[in-house]
Amino acid sequence: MSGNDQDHANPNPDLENNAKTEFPEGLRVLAVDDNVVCLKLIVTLLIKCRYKGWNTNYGVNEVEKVACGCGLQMAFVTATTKPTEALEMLRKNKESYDLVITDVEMLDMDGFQLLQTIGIEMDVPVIMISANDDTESVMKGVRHGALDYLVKPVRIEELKNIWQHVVRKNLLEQAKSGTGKVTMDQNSMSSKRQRDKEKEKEEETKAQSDEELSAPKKHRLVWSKELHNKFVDALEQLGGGSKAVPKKILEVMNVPGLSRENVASHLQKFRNLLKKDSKNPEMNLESENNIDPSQPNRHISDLTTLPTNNLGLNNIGDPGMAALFGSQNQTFSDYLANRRQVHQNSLLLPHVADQVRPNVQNLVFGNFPPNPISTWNSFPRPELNGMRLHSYVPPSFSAGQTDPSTMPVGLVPYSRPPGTFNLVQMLGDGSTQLSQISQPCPLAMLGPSSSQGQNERRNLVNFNGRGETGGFAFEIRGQITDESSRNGQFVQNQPSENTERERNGNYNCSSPDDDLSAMVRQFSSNGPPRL
DNA sequence: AGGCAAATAT
DNA sequence: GATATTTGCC
Repeated sequence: MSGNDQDHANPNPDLENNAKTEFPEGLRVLAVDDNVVCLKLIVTLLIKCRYKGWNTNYGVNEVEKVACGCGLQMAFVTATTKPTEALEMLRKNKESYDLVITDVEMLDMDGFQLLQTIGIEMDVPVIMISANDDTESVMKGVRHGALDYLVKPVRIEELKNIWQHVVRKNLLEQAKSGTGKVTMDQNSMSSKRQRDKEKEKEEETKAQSDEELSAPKKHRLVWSKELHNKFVDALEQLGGGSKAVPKKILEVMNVPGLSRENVASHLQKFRNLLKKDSKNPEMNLESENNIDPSQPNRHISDLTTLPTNNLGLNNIGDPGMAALFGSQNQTFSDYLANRRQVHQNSLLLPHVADQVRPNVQNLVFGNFPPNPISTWNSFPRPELNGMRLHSYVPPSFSAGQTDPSTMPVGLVPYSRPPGTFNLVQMLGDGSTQLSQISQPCPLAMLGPSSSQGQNERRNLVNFNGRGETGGFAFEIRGQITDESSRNGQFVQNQPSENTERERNGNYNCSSPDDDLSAMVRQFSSNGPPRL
């Protein structure tokens, strides 16, 4: 992205002056997203970047207004919720925008078409914001004229650099029209920028320690099968009751990178699920077999980042307890045993495998078939039919791991055999008002799935009609680096040192409007912009 | 912390 | 629009 112009030696007007020359009005961005929060984030980050000319009166209300498609213009960040609107705006005001930022999720078939129109025909720089694993969309976007893409959650460093695309474009234009001088200026700008890189970094660090306003959002943790298994194992180990509290569970799970909050959240969901389930214990079996086999799996690209483990491979829908229990006459211990058996036979990560404790169940079910496949494959796995796993697996990424039949699987307590062990009680805290839980049992929601839209990239089982699991997801997403995955670590946040800080007072794009307004104020008085 | 529930993200 | 996950609050 930075290209080669940094090699042009040119002692020159400093970055700021150039910036002023180039962007007297600041960077004019047209953001395309249906998510107001994202727009706020962009705005905030841009403020944080101190792009020149930021209109400090352009508060969040305005952003929202714009985001809703009501008001437009008058700001350096204009938002629209639809690519069509964006195109329209661009056509009306060709010269009004320096670049367009769009969420790839906004780009359906038509969206890409529009992208092409904007990026290529209209020659407006387009930058996509994409989920980290959305390789296909990114490539598609690039093929349709996008210059670059930012990975969610967008980092300030990236936003800081987007202006280069504008400069580059101008460079080309000026070169064409034979305007040499500005070209040199621009070159120097980039050059200077390169040299300032380190300096900026310092500033950045400093700024972060100041406010942490632009700390990127955390990646969402997806509870993989293994992770969930470990979770349940931990519950068992703790014997439920008052001991099964997030902190303890976390301890027992012993998963690097996992936070207490993560566990607490999962525990909450788990409990809710059990409660829900205990309310309609019967409606599981039937729905179990209604999983739509045509729904592709998602996040396949993550497979490539999980070379030695199967964390990313657990994209298969859990048959649920119903499928395993069959007659639903077994006990919870049976469930546990079954679950453990499957668990045991999974291709666990070394460190995960280490977690598997020998215990009574292990002894009882000690002689597992050597091949895990036979263990669970005998259960109905309708969701494995078809190509749930193939749609998004570039051949080169498959690495022989796309065969669903080799996917290890564990069991999730979607249901509980009636009249047996009550995990709800076991888990204690029966304080939740059951009456508040009105959502249907996940298993009851199994059904044909057709939604492919924005969930296309998700490697989740479709227990419902929209590409989500009704219960637990089966994959770790986010920043799983080769390194971290190799170590079997679940890296949820930036693998940075400031995890703790991020966890606390960082900017959260869900901040109340006032926060953003405050930020606007703050940054508006924060000295000259650097662009 | 722990447990909820509201807020967000997908 | 339904869920999954994160955040905020008590």
